[in-house]
Amino acid sequence: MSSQSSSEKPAIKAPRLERGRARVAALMAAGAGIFAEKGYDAATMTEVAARAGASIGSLYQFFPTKPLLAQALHEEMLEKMASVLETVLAEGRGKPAAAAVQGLFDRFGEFLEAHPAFATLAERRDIDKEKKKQTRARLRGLIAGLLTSAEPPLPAARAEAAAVIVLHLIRASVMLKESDEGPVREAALAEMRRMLAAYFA
Amino acid sequence: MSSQSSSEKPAIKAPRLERGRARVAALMAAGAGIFAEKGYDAATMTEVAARAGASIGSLYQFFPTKPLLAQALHEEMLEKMASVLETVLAEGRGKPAAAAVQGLFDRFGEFLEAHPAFATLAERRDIDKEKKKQTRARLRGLIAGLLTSAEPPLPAARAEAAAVIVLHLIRASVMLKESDEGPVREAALAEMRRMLAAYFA
DNA sequence: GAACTTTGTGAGGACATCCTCATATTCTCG
DNA sequence: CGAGAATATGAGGATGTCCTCACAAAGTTC
Repeated sequence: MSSQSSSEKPAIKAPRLERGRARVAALMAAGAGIFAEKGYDAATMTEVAARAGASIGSLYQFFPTKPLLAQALHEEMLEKMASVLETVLAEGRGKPAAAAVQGLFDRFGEFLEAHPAFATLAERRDIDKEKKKQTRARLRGLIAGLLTSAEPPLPAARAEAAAVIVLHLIRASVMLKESDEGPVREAALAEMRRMLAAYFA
Repeated sequence: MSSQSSSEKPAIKAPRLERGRARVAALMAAGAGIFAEKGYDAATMTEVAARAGASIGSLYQFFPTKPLLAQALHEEMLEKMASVLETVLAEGRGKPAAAAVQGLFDRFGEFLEAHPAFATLAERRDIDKEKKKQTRARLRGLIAGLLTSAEPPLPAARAEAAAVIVLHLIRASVMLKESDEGPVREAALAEMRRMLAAYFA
């Protein structure tokens, strides 16, 4: 009843040998680097393979398609992000809201610095729109949870909305760091803390 | 003394006849639409020409290059943005800070809704980095001016930093509107107003 | 060590897009 | 009107990128 006559959908293939795992790791690292530097479209599979010290055929052995490479990287980063969030949530429970949110900013900032391709990969236009919405919603929910379990707790009705804003502010703070205008950056980050303090009081 | 022997840099050519002006207008409208819908890379010159009801050769007659088409659109939008800003600054002088900023949000929001390609064109990776920084700096300066001339005036030292944040919040509010998650959107916008009110008090 | 599986290689096919160019049409102006 | 300028056209050249494929090498298992 299910023998798709000829058109198997291409999917990434997990390596089975040690050598293969090393290759895949190198390929993903190279991909992350090049996507971050040039953006999705300008990145070429040839360059990814070259940076990984592999041949183009070897790259396609494990990632049969450019979108699939991007997807694999994106999913890997989403997992790491989830684990970062778990940590923050655990740390923040019961602390004052401003401190909890500051923790969010710090950890999230570290994460995005360690994964400079994340923004590029998350904004790709060919991602399933529904999945994107779900991811955003889950993130929102987790942060809302942090805000309602802080001290003093935010009313549940406002928590989700506040979470949305916190997320955007995190994004803003990362963009600030990337825009390397030193003096402005520091002042703006300080002002942002001031704003959050005023808001949570 | 200045007869660059053969390599004239390609530049956009202004139309001289009425027919030409109409063409250019149609081409730019089509370009803006397609860039907005598909992003810079996925947009094709052929499709732009088709949507404008022109031949591909006609498009290249006025815009000898894809980057030049994007640049022309970007500059046109920057000018409109500048004029919008002038209006807001004039209106806001002397008003309470929160109201002035709300005006900024509204007008800017309208502008970005009317020019959905703006974000795409402004984020292009091949834009002169220095020019980008200058544009941002001028924008910051203008908004800082609005904040220091409001009532009560923000101290000049904080105004620039606050302007940076206001800009990011505007960006956030536009992204919210685009993400069409109705209920969340309204709540988040309300929460954002609350945050601004707290901040400016 | 023989059969089999996994991994490696790089030339080149298929295709899409940017842009050119020779030529035709429309418009301006004396 | 007639000469010259401005605009219009679309086939196709040049280029670059994704991906395939036939075959070779390394590793595993019995």
